[in-house]
Formats: sequence, structure tokens, C-alpha cells
Amino acid sequence: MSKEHRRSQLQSDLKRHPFLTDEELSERFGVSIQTIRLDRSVLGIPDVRERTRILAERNYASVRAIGHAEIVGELLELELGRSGTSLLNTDDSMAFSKTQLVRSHFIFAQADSLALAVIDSDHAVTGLSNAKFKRPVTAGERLLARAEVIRSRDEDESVVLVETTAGGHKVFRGKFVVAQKAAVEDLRAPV
Amino acid sequence: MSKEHRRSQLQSDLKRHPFLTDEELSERFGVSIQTIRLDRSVLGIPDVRERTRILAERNYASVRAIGHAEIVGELLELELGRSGTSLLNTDDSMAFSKTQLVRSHFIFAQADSLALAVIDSDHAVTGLSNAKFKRPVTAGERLLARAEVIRSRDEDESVVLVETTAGGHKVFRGKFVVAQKAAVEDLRAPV
DNA sequence: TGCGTGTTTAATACTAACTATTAGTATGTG
DNA sequence: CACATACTAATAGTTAGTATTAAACACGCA
Repeated sequence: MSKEHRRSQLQSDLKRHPFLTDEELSERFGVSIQTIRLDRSVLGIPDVRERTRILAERNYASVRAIGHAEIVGELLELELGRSGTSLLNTDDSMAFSKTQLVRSHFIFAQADSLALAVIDSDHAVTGLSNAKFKRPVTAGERLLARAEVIRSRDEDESVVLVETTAGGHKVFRGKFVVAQKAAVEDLRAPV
Repeated sequence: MSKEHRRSQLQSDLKRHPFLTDEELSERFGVSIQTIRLDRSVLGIPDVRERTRILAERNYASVRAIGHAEIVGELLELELGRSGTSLLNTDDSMAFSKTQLVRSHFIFAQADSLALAVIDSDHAVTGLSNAKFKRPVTAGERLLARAEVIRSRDEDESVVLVETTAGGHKVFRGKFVVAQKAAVEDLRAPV
């Protein structure tokens, strides 16, 4: 196996298995640890601990941002059953790397979770939505979403209108039909 | 500050700032490193490197799912400009903890990113969407999304229809109007 | 006053997974 | 053969620890 081949292999192996130590790599390629270290230094690849740290740090924030939070964005005000406002600071991790334009599903996620927060039923789910992305959002812009309940048919269906602005300009407008309680049971997956 | 107080403080501090070393902690609490180590061992808290590793590993998979990947879900097949299929394995982290129902914006995200993947322009953004969530999805279900380009007006606007199923049942149907190239320039944020 | 107990600190030896540097071997090519 | 390229070895130093033993210190109280 040539040096070039080993190095490109090393690079792709580490992409798939970033937690491999130099020792494990040296066994994998049948060369000495020193050679692996030389390869890494030439390729500009940091050591395991650094790689692990980077992975952990990079993921720490973004997972909190959309992975686990009950609401995407920060809830600024809330009048249950009537209206609410939330703020989302966009960053690089939410955008396409090439264009720096925020992926629309983050904008949607903020609006959707705000709509559900305004309704506040343990069993509310989005049934229908109409969304218009009026202009692209660039990473770094602060998104202010304002939700208003515009119709509430009895207890099991509400219509929420969400408008999102960035620096005063409208970027998104969506209508969410949210189903609650009993209605959810009907919709639930057939067992 | 009592020992008990310090220990509970330590525990919550490390939850918020998991990357603190024993040395930094000893400064923060004004006690020796040894004391911090004693505290950690009593509380069963592993060292920084271990904590970092756990964070990195835990998030490695899930972040790829929605944080950074260019596409949410796994791309199964793709015929550029025509159609595509993607698969998303849902889990607890995508659902409301109380009901185990997957948040709709994950379903939307899969569909949205698939729609964009099918168009494949470096400068494509979603301009409009119409989404219907036909029935709730429970964490654990596998979502198969199928996208089809149904209209392509010249070079700068396409309409993509996405239908998502789980175990053969339709769960989502959405229409995405995707703007490309020059069209994006017009939409772009006013400087 | 002294004794014990709990809490904290110090000291020492050891570990993994490195970096950085210098030197040495092996192999092939002009 | 000489020389370069690639590889390996050896050594010292680093970080962030573990594990263990021992010493200092405060308090409570008989």
C-alpha cells in the first residue's frame, strides 16, 4: 500500500470512525505509530482527544437547539389559547454551508413549535399547515415569530397563524391547523 | 459553603458546562483539585475526557440526523430533477416525551430536504409549502418519503410533491415550491 | 485539655494519548 | 555508489487524569 493511498484511506477512515487512536490506526495499516503521527500532521488532522472534543462541542449546542427542546427558539411571551412570540438566533449550523442560507425547516420548526405552545395541550399535534417562505434568511439573523389563534372550533381543533420577521422584514407566514385531545386518538396510528 | 452544597452545585454546573476540568472546578469552588476529585468519585461523575467522549458519541448519530446533514434522513434513491426517496428512523429525541408522538417539524424537515435534494441546485430554497400531516407518527416508526417533481417552470421554479408513509400508511403529504438560481437573488435579504 | 471524627489537602507513583525533536534504518533510483 | 524518500526508534515533555497513603485542620464534647 502506497503512502498516498494510506493517507487518503486514513482520512476517510477517520471521517467514519473519528474515535480511533493512533495505536489502533497503526495496527489497522500495519505501520508504526510514528508513521501515523507523521501522516496526521501532514494531513492536518488533530489527535483523538481533540477530534472527540470538536465533535462533542459542535453537537452540544445544535442538539439542544433542535434535537431536544420542547420549543425551537426562545419563548418571549405567551397568552395561552390566544397568542405568543418566540425568538430564534440562527447560526451556521442551521444553514447550507455554500450559501449560508438557513434551511427552511428550521424556520418551519420555530413556527410549528410556537403554534403548539400557544395551544398547549399535552396531546396537540399539527394536522395541516400552509407555509410561505417569503425571502431567504441568512445565518446570523434573528427570527421573531408571532403566533395568533384565529379560529378555535370547539375543543379539538384550532387554527394558528404564525408570522416570522427578521429585522422588520417578513420572512415567513404559515397557517397551522392543530388537532387536540380526542381528535388525536382518531388520527393515531392503527395498531 | 458546605460540602453538600458544593457537591450539588458541582453536579448542576457540570450539566451546564460539561467541559470543565478538575483544575477549573477547583478554582471555581476555591478548594483543591483533590477535593474536586473526591467529590466526583463520590458522585460517580467521570473525568472530562470521558464526559466529552460520551457527549460526542451520543450526539454523533442524532446530529447527523437533523443538525448538520445536508439531508434529513437517508437518501435511498435519487433521479435528479425527477424523483427521490429517503428513509428516516424516528426516535425518542424527535418526539414529545409525554406522548411519544414525533414532532411534525421532523417529518417536514425530511420532506423539505428531500425536495431540495431532488432539485439539487446550490442555490435552491423553499419558497412555498403546503403540508398535511395525515396521522401522528410514534417514535420508532420508519418514515419513507417519496418525492416527485410535478412541474418545472423554466429554470428557476419547480414544484415537488412529497408523500411520506410509515408501515404502508400515509402520514404526510406536502407540496413544495422550490426557487432556484436567479430567483433566489430577487428573494435575498435586502442589504 | 485531649481524643476522635469528618473534611480537606499534600505527596507520590502510575496511566493514556499524545507533541516535538533527533537520529537511525531500509529501499529504490539516477 | 550516493542520495533521497519513507519509515521507525528513542527520548523528553505535556495534560488530565487514577489510586493510594498520609498529614493537617476544625469541631464537638467528655
